[in-house]
Amino acid sequence: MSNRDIEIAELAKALAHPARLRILRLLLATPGCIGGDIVGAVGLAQSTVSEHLRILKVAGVITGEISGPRICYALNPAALQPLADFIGTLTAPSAAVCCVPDEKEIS
Amino acid sequence: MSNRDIEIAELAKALAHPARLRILRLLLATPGCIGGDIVGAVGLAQSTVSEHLRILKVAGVITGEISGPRICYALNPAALQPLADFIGTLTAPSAAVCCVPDEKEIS
DNA sequence: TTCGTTAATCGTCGATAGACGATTAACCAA
DNA sequence: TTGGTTAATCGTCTATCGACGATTAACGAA
Repeated sequence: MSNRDIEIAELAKALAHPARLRILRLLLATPGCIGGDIVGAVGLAQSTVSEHLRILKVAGVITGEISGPRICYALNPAALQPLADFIGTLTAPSAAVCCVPDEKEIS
Repeated sequence: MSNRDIEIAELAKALAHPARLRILRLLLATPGCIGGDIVGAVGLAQSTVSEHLRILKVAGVITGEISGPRICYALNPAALQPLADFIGTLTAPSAAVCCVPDEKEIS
């Protein structure tokens, strides 16, 4: 039972919903902080959006900081590294990564 | 309601279980094809493993080809590209992606 | 043909996810 | 203080997930 696989699976689960992907795109497109505008943008109830934000926060993909009456959400893409590494391992099984020429060809 | 986000979410969902990650690692480590050995390796019931394989197949992450009494499973990592791209976009927010200039995309 | 092997499918069950409205808590401004 | 705004939490409901044993289907070998 790999502990690492559980962590990676949790990260993948955090990304496994269109509304959460949408939220991440919004955060990416917003230079500063954004609060309740998220609710309007995703078109779901406030409580539902709050739950999605909680899931993303628990996974570490975003951070939330209290800023007056609002909350400042920000991306924390570094948390996705284990998942990105896993996908990279699958995608480039025996070849070198981007921009690095092959050493040997597979017969 | 981005159609693309649904596709990416489906891919993430396919990776959102430790048993499925384990299966993918097994396929990666196996040069040729592998059949029922998967069942023994993941330690779950045969029907459960079959269901996980089905999910991976529906997502396009693996392929299954009948080979005599067994089935030859193989990785199809290219299917994960949309998910990998999404993560890459988040990880390198303002910088260009590896060797490729930005493309404006409409959601 | 019959037998043994392999994998998919079926039926069932408990656990989890996702959505909603309603409520609560925290904060700033009158 | 009171009132307005914002976000988290609660309670409830339905839908989906994940696991299992049992059964079925397909195939090769005897």
